[in-house]
Amino acid sequence: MSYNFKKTEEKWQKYWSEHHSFEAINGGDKPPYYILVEFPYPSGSGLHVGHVRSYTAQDALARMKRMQGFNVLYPMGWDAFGAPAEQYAIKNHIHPKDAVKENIKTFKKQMQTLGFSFDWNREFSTTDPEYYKWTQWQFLQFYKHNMAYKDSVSVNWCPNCKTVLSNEDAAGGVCERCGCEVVQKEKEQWMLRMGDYAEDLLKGLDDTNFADKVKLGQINWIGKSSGVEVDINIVGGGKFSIFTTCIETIYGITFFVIAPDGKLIKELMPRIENKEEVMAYINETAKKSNMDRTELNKGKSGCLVKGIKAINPVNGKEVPVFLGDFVLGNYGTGAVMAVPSHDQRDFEYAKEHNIEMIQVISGRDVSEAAFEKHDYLGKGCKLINSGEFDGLTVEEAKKKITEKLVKEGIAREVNNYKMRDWIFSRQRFWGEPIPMIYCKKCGWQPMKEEDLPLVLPDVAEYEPTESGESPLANISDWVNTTCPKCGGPAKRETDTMPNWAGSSWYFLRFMDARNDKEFASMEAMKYWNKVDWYNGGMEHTARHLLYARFWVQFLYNIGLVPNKEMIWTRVSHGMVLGSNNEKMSKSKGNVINPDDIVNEYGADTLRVYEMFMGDYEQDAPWSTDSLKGCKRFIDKVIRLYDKVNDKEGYSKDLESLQHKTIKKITNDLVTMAYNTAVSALMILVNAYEDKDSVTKEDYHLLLTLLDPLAPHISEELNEKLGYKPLCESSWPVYDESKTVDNELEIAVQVNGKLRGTIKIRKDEDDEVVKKIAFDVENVKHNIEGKEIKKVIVVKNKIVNIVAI
RNA sequence: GGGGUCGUGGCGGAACUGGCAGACGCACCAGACUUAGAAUCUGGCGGGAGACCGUAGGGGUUCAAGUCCCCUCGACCCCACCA
Repeated sequence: MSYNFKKTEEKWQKYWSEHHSFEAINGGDKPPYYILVEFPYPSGSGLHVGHVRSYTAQDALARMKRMQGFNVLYPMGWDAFGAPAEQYAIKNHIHPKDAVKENIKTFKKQMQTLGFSFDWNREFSTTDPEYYKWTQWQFLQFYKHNMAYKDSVSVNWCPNCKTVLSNEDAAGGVCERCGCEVVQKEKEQWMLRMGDYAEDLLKGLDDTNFADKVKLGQINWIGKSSGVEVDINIVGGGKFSIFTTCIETIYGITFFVIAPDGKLIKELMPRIENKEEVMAYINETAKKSNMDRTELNKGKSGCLVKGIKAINPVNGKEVPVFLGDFVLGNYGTGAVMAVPSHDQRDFEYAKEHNIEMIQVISGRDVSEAAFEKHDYLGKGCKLINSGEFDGLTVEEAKKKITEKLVKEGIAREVNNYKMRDWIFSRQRFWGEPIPMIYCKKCGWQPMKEEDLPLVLPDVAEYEPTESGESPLANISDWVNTTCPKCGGPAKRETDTMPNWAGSSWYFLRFMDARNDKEFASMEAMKYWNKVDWYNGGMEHTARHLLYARFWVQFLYNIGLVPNKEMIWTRVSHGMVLGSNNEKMSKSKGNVINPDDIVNEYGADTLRVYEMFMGDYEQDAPWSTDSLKGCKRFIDKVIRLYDKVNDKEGYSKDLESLQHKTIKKITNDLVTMAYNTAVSALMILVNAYEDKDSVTKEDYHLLLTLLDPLAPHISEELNEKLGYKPLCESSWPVYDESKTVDNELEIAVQVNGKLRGTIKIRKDEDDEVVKKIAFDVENVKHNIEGKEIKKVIVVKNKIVNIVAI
């Protein structure tokens, strides 16, 4: 049988498109099933073989689910705002939307040649005004519910380029573009009160089916820690607060450390005797704020704050106060109690600055530098040098000391979270404009909802401003407007939203993508209910997922979505690495372009190979040799066509294997075991090949099972057999009783070592099995002269004879 | 410093709630068909001559450990002075 894969693949892609085979309709009798893959950022370099891996995996699931009778939604769109498109546009003096348009075209064409069963009817880009209208509208809801506010935040600033830099662009404290030193600069930014949702975001995880590692990622990012906030009096009046998770060590305080970038030090300034020294240290910290402080001066830098002494509330001891950049101004209270005997960083700091240490937990020699924080926990260590609390265990002391301080009214039990409010402003052109207007008279005013979308201006020239405002600030036609409240002259916000904004709710839009009255109707969202299956990269399981969940929870709280969690299962896939086992990159010259592979080997081969290459959740290196093996497999399937005979029904001797294979693939496609699904198909094909001929139905079954992975060739051969298209057919059902052989071969061990195998009937009586086992020559030989202690028979599995 | 993932042939990887380690594929070797090659087919393929030894290394639990427990080593990723 001859076969032109190019023509065939095009033929079926055309068929699916013309027959609307994969377009989901909201409603109907079939149960809904929503499969989502992260929509890509359409970069200029085109689709990556990594995209192909996850899209194929979810495509296989989608195709099987459709055949199983589900109403499957498998949509695709574009996350197209962001810096790369903006950079490209500045350089080439074109509008980023034009660059994005081109890239989307390329991506879409590539996806179509791979035969993914996306519902193209619901396609959109986050950069479409029809879409970002609703992103802006939702921002207004945040604002109206007091969830958005402006605050001063320090940003990475390059004095040379006069631009705000992301943490990535400012890596190592050096501007990526010009190489000059990055400084910190205070800037007013829009913030979303995500911190308020910390506890809800933790609790909400119970209503999801995320993989454990994904849940852990979320939990770690939220970073809850429970402790005590204590008021500390300053000698001569005044006070400040500290936060600690180890209140039991409070008698060991020998100094306090406050953050150089916090508010407290500014308040204390008038009373400080060594102002110059302190100021110098503050400035130094500001400079290196984003550098890797750890490497330079691990936890040791700082200076004494002269003129300020603080009082330990439990024993009245007066101790010095230091400034140290290991304390962060924006976490906890920006001040800590230092107990060098029981905290690594405090210890190092104390050693550097010659500060006294007091041991307050027994069982540790503090002069040894090698101790670990929390090492004493749960080991029965007792408190010492702690007044009335001496002799208590750590656990008891934690409770008792907290109780006492709370009773005295100088302490509170509090939870702290690493997760902060979301900095929502970007000083960039290519993002959703924030729909706020500043009026000198009325202050910040939200735009009227009916005036949305606020579209980006249609210009092709824009450079960042001197002061680091967004390029939008230069476009005066756009900036100058009128106040929605008083009608007087006013200016638009020129900051835009972060890339994370549009991707925080796109999965809702897919449920009702063409709605021009609402972002999605409640009816549509209730119909699809939740994303059943969300696949993406491990790198997005912390931030993107958290932002999306926060966004949804907010919408839920104001009654706009039906569930507090709109994503049920989240799974992640491994990367496709270059053949040298390193991340693919142009500079390393190890990039594989999917187009080349499709042209030379066909889409089906690429699909099968990417599913076969390894554990889906693990990274896997590219191997063109292995790819060729998959091509051979497909050729074998094609050659089998010539072996089809004209007998009716299935071949009896294939029955058991066929049922096993159906079971294996049906399960593997929902447990992400795509590689073993392929190997099961290979085994089935090998079995067919070993026979002189197979029946039409045998062959049809094989093609049906292969269809999710290699749909073009499967459809083609299936059509030649005279069946209706597979995309309109049903998934086969296996009979459990036929997946187990009636006669099996099991192992016989003597003292745990394999000594032979025996053939038995399924579920054979234990005594009979024993008898057969003892009859094996090698077994006899190995138990000769020994006493039989015990014989273990595990049904249908193994016999183990214990003999001494 | 914290967290995560993981370590199985020459390679990618299989092995369900502990039960014949190395499925399936690649590479390689030998043979068949060919003037020759490609393609295809047949056989072999962890180590060792062997008893046996083998899942990073060392202990442990068990009739039985790649799988469970403890320790050590190593790789990769994420967050990182989080009090």
